Amino acid sequence: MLQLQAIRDRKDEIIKALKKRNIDAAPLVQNVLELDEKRRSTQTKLDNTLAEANKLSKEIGLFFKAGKAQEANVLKEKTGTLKEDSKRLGDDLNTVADELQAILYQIPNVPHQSVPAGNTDEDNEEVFKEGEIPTLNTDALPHWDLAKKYDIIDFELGVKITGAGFPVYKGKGARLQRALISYFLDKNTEAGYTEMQVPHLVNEASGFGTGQLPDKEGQMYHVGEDDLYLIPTAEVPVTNLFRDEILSEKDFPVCYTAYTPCFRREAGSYGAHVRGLNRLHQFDKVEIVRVEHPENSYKALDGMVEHVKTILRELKLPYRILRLCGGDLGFTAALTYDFEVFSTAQDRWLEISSVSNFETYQANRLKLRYKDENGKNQVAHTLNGSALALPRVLAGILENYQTKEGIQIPEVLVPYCGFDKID
RNA sequence: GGAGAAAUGGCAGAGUGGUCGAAUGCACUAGUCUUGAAAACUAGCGAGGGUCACACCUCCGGGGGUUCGAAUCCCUCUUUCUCCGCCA
Repeated sequence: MLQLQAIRDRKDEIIKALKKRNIDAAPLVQNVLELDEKRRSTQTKLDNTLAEANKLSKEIGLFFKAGKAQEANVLKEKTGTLKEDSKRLGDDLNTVADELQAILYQIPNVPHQSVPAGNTDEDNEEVFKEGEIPTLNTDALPHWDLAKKYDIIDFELGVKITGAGFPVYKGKGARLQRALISYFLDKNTEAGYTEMQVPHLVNEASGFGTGQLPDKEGQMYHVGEDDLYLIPTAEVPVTNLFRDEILSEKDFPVCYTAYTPCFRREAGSYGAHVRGLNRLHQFDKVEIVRVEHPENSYKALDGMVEHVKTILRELKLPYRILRLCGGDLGFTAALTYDFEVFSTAQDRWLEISSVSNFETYQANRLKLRYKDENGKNQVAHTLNGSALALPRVLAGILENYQTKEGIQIPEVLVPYCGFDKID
């Protein structure tokens, strides 16, 4: 969530920037400022009441010690109203603080100045494009047909044991998945990211920390018995490693990578575009996460983008990079670059990575801070990106690398697969 | 799952009703000394709110209660440890 201090200091600027998301934040911001004012005045009243009560208590103690029970009892009677007052003020304070919190949760992150205005993915700005789009035979197949033809992914079997959106990878398909995971992790660790293995279920506090809760509750699978959530991305457990932490400046940059399966309910998704691997309830992803000094976070973001580029180059997949417009930008992000691979057989772009800077938005919720050169605690910046999400990379490989003789394996993956062709 | 013990600052660890946000040690930061480092010495050193700055307020696992007053007493939840059971 946004920092209260920032809203106080830069109210108009924030309202203006949020217009790029096509929302009029003015009423919410106004509400925040009023509640903040109320909160502080209530707090002051409560503090004064408590201060007086503390003072009286000390005096009473001294009287008792001196054996002056009479005087002590006189003072005791005075504490009654103070107690009532502080109880009432405490309740008021909680109510106001909760209201304030609830409204702060409703305000999305302020878009970076480079974010283009716009409503839908049509308005995203293409900033880079690379790679040759292969010319395929006229009988080229989309990946779901290829998966069947070569018996490497079984969607029906997944339906049988779990449900739609839970594919079963078989034989060389399974091996290719494992190869991709290893390859991505190797690339990321070579680039300086430390590999982590983290839990695939998280508690409620973690969901709040990275912003999945409270607004995207319906998108996560929830285990009611234990009140845990299946992670929708490794971003959640990895970023939450730093919840309630105070780093020192020399800890930067923090660079982590983790492979996890990701679970998403995808409530409300349907249609032709969700066929095959395009949209799943469970999929694999290798994530990169960084915690940065505010001054370096955009440089870090550029570095992450460059890093993802090198992977796609090695895989020789045609891709483009989009700068997301305000309307398409995630709730918690300040700036996001989406990577899309062109699927020739489907004749469309598939999103395979999303790299974002959250600035202080997540860190503020997480209470992720660092000590600056003056010894003051400051909120850090968090970033993350996919490097990469497997299913659509797999789709891209299957579709773009298909030949009459079978599916070629990209050269860099051959050592990881142990074969160079699926036929 | 059963029985018992525990939860205090970055870590270790005192503190069982009042002057305790909390002794002490370690770690850390700055300074003195040193060619430099170490050692020694000196000082500082939790977080949040509030204030121009002070004052002041809150926090001793979470929540609730008793009391004029709670780290300390009571209830409850969570977690950790030990023993037993089960087990990849």
